Amino acid sequence: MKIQFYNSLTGKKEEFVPLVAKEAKIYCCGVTVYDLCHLGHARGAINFDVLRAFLKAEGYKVTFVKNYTDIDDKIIARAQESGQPWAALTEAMIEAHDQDMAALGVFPPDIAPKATQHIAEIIHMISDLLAKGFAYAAGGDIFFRVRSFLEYGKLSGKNLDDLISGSRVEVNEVKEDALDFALWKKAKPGEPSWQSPFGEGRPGWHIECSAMAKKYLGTHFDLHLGGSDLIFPHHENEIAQSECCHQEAFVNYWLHNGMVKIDAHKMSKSLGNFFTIRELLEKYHPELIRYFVLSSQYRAAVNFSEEAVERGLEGLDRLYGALFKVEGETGSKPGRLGPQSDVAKAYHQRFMEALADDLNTPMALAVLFEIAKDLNKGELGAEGYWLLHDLSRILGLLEDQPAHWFKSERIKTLKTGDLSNTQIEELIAQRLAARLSKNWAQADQLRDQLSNAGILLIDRDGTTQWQRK
RNA sequence: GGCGUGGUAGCCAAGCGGUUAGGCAGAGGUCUGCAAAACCUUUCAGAUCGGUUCGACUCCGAUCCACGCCUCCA
Repeated sequence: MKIQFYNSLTGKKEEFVPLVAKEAKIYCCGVTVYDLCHLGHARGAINFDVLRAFLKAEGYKVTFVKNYTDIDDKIIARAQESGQPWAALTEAMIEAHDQDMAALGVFPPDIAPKATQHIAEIIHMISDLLAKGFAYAAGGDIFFRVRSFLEYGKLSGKNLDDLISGSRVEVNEVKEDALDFALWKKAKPGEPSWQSPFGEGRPGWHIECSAMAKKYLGTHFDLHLGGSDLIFPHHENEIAQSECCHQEAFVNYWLHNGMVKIDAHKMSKSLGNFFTIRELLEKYHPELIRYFVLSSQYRAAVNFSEEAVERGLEGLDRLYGALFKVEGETGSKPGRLGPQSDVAKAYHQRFMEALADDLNTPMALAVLFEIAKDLNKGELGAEGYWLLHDLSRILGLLEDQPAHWFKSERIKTLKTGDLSNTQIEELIAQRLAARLSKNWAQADQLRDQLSNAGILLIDRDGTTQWQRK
């Protein structure tokens, strides 16, 4: 299958041709661990989780590296504000990150390197850049000489002179050029620092990703992922450092996910308009968040609202309902069959082609809904069940048991007098007795009582099943 | 100011130079003691103005609007 990605480097959708056939080496920019992750981080993680699962399903050997940037100005500042050691802060945030991602069903990276554990590699790379004349020492810091890299700006489409005239670049007396950025920062009193040939200090932002990517993926690899807000300066600077250091192309395909917005404005920590992943998980089943994220194509900007997430419930219920119709309350699965019929094979093909087209998850979801409809109509049997089941899992959806799904609180609401399962079963038994004596008024009263507590009753084939609304 | 992305029905969101995207919501129907699910039918599009074309939501140009990056950011 021809796989295409929109490559930020060329601004075009291009066929994906890996450096080694059927292998994909991927570096994904992780987070700077000074705070909890928010929905924006989740969006990138979920989309790229699907990318990875898709490539694996297509038979690729995938190496997926996602780093933690665990040393930088914000970490130091936050640690000082909160009066805790910086390493305690980063450890706690890494732990929280891993928990949040696991809760969202994001598969852990193959390698999750930390900047502070790669100081030697970073120092080595800076030394190399100094030796080659792409970097210089000034005032105890080491800077990258941006104008020494003639292709600087090729990823972000920026023109050096425009950047300067924008005049938002940092003023720094010691730099040769206002655009130059720090590779190494001289230690200040009380700040974390490491020994180096250039003196006591710590790495600047950007260099850690170049150094860690090189260590785990080599000097030239296939895919580099991250949020679109990292294009400039972070990824532009990574390219400059790596390509100057190695004198070869760094990354073939740059993929950037679009931003999550709230009320038309970017969700960001600096604006303070963010929802953390754990806040959202307190209210929503993780698959609702995944569904919300995958309902739009990864490059588009997407507007977040609670209503938007909650709208996904009907859709997920519909997909789960199709599986439930086959499994029933007992969860008995049909014999496993791959797609055999032409119809099933065509669905499978269309689903994979959707993802192969720059990860078109909305189209992939549309295919799932069509499968669900055929399944509901009885036009696809066991093979349809497994088709829906298996394809959904590439998206990280329908991972729950359908019977359990419908009984779980997919959206936690503040209903007073929540009922336990035992209480629910008891009221249903009372209603059954009322129904048997055709006391419809009492039966309906009990239905209303349960309904007010968020419980929906389903009378089917002489039995009553229930689910949470 | 520079660079970039996008404007699709009540809402969300795709493909496509001519043939139903999909989901939610709405309307009608089948089924059901009631209800739910499911199924069937159905209403509602392509910011504006030009151009190319036998034909444009789809290509080209202009305009307007929104957002992103140009400072830390996923």
